[in-house]
Amino acid sequence: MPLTICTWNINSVRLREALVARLLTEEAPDILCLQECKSPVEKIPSFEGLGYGHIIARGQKGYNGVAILSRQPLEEVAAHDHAGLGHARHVAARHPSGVTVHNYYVPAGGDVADREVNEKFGQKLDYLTDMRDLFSAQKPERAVLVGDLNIAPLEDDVWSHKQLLKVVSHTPIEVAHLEDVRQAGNWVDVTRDHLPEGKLYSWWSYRARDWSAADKGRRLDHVWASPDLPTVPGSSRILRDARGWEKPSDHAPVFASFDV
DNA sequence: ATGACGGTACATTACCGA
Repeated sequence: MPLTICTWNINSVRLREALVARLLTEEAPDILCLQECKSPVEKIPSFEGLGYGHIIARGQKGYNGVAILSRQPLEEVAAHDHAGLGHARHVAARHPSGVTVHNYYVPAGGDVADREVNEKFGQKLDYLTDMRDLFSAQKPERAVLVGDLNIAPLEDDVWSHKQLLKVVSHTPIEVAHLEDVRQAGNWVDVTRDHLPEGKLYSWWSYRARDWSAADKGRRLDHVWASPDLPTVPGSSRILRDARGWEKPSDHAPVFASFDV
């Protein structure tokens, strides 16, 4: 059975309830992982009427927030507060297929890529170090890790590798920390496994006059899987169209399917 | 090319995002 998972930084789930409904209706993933819900859990809109009656979430007022929506029941298995920030940035749930889904919203890290002058950058690196330690201690099996990891690791994950080398999200130290997380869990970058060639973006700034024409994007949103979980070859895609929907999120949904 | 945008809240400006 194919299990299709989608991850999307929605930038306020209440403001964009209609966009979530459109995605669920048009694309019908089995599981939708949202980040930046910016809502307490009890105020997240219900999508039960569209067939998504199961939700596992962590929320807080105004910032952060992660939710996993599913057509089938979910069992919450973890909600980590890496680096002790007190933020709603992770939740994990098990699907009846036996697949564990980790939904992450990694800290953005502020403006300056130097932890000595920018506390947020240090928190981002510490958050990634704690993720690494978790997956070193517990090697994931039949698991997927998705979310807004706020790092574009590869040269073709940004519009200009050279111009972004010192920009938070693409600095070598962040890329090294993310790679440490990936290696600690033996995670496979499913998107790049399926789409190894060429530029690939999932985020475009609101500030560009014409985001699509400028196309100065970054691949910040990721789908990883443990090596024992077979994927449906070629099933990875980024729904760039959704960045052009009315009142869009600045992130596009990322999809992959698994053979469960 | 640190931005011309856009979200939320102890709101009409401050803070955050990346």
